[in-house]
Amino acid sequence: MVSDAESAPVFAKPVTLREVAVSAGVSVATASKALNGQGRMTAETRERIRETARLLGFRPNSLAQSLLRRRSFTVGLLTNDTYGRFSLPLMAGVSDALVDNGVSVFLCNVEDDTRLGQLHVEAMLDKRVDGIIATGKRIDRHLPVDLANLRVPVVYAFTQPDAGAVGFVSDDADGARLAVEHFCRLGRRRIAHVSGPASFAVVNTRAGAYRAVLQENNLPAIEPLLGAWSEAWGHEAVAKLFGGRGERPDAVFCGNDQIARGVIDALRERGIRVPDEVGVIGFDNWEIVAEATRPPLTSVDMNLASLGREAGLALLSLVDGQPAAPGIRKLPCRLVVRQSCGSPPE
Amino acid sequence: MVSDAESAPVFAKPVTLREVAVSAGVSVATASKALNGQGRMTAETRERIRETARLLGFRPNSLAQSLLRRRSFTVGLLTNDTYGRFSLPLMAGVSDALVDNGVSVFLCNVEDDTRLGQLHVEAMLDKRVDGIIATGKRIDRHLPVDLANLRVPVVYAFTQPDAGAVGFVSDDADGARLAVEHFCRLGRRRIAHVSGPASFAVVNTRAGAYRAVLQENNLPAIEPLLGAWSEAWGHEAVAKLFGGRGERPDAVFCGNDQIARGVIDALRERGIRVPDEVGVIGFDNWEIVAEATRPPLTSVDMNLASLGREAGLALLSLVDGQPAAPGIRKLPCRLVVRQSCGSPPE
DNA sequence: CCCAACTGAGAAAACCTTTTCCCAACCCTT
DNA sequence: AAGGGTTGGGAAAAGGTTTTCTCAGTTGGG
Repeated sequence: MVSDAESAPVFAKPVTLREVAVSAGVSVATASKALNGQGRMTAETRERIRETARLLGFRPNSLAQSLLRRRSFTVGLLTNDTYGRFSLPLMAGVSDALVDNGVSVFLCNVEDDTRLGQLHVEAMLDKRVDGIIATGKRIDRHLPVDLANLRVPVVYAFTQPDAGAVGFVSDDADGARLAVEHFCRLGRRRIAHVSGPASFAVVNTRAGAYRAVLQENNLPAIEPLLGAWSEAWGHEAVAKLFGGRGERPDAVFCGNDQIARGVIDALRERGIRVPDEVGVIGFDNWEIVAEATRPPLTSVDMNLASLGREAGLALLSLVDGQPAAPGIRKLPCRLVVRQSCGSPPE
Repeated sequence: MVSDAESAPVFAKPVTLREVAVSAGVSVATASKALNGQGRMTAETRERIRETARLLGFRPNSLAQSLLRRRSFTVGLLTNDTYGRFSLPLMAGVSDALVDNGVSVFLCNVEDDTRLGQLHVEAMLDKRVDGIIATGKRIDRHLPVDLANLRVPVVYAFTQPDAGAVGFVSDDADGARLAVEHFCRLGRRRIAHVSGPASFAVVNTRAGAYRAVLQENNLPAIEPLLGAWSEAWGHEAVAKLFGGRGERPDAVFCGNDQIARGVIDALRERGIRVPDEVGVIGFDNWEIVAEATRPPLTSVDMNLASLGREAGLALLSLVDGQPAAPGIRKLPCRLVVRQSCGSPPE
């Protein structure tokens, strides 16, 4: 006869430490100590308890442990760009660093909604997260949430930290340098720069480094072309750079990969060969774009995953009570060379 | 004089129910009941306790509540595609549905690593998640983790469910129909289909629906061209379709947006006008691609966010003990019309 | 005036684990 | 044989909340 209970899935009740203790014929205290390698008892007793626990499939209830230890091995990841391409590798890095330490991550997407943000933060605090990592879609903007004076440590990654806090961002000047210096080494002499809107801090940072490298190498200064982060702007910029009668660039350093793609497509449409006549380097190393351009795009990678990892580890040591000097730490970029920038001259 | 304590941030201790009770001059029991609207007491007492709690900034400790209620208001989101473009809107939907119900989400990226997957699942179970949502990058593959016979309910979204489980996927046949029927309505007569590898179930599903619609409309059958999910394959396919001396298609339905972009670019390079001479429709509605094609790409959207939302709500009702019929539920797609498919004939 | 019913609130158990303190038994020394 | 140290293990508190049970006092009806 089949019982009614079978019609709905019935979920097994977890086995508790008490049950292990009873089954092994000891007290819960002893059982706890046996499993945690604490206290004193005969090796035989300890082993018997462990075996019993194994047999019963005992797993300690983290909730109870956390309640007692005042440490939940849980952190919150707050972002207003959960589904953008910057946050993703960054979140992967954070997650990696934490998971290796037995810490789980609450993902909270707050969009640009202050109310939603506060809601999430309070929910996380109620759930006794050990700390919070804040990430965003822009290095030069604050999240729409006030994270100062929380009762847990906060680390910022790829977003503007509050005063006195710890933050990690990419070193955009370094990234731009990497690209422009690479062009110099390849013997390019007229290097242009096409980037996004001037309202982005990174646009100015990168443009500054671009100018500096040109000067250091005694190359002609070309005023950076600032526009949008789009392919369309890449097309437009090529029209400006290559449409006139003036001397043409032999290299274009682009503010992101989409602009770079637009530039490459526009150059091809004008019959200008990449990389033979003009080299192109992008920024972000967004693989799906960089590998689809013809030829595949050399691009600056911001190492967002390691940035996330660093942030995760920093938070962990903060949680452990290690003080950390406040301030923004810049992490270096990396140039991923593909085929759009040409080979060194023989 | 500045105390040493100021050098390191010291985090305020949360206030407990006991403190509220003492402060209001009642027992913890009464305080609890006052705040939860339970029990019986004078309106005056209740109000006084509430006011005290508000003043003290009392927030109940979720850990303690969860321990008692055997319900943590926490679920795990398991994915092997955390950082791919399918999971993202899906996760947003899941998250939305759950957050509205006060449930937090543990994000777990298991890649294709069975060991890592089991580790994550056990960690979540230890943390007493109320349920688990499994999502992946392919509708026709299982996650590398065994989620059958867990002690919590599991719902699958955009990944193959285990036997007897509840799963949600997009209705790819519906999506393909939407696209091909749209072409038919626009008066296109020779509709080609360029898609990904035959090893993907969706490729066959969509190709099947494509053939069916052609037949229903008495249009000539053209054997689908199966290749890769890339722009390059789109170029190649155009060479095959438009390179010979045979009759040329006047519409191409593509298996994803990248192929579609390749097709559109290749057509332009051949001087074939889109949408005047050939209409193109993509699949996935990956906005960043769809909006960068020239002209912007009409594409089938799988409504992944609502798929995620449905999955979240289904899990919630499962957690509440409402039984759900096992099986795969297919959710309809939606055609997002841009400019690559042309207007209806006058 | 007595009993029943109701009212407002508290005591205590429960959830599960960890840790401190304590105790009984044993061994050794003098 | 008495005193002290050691050994193996248990009792109980703690962590913060919810819920059931209990109870003293008050009100109402007969």
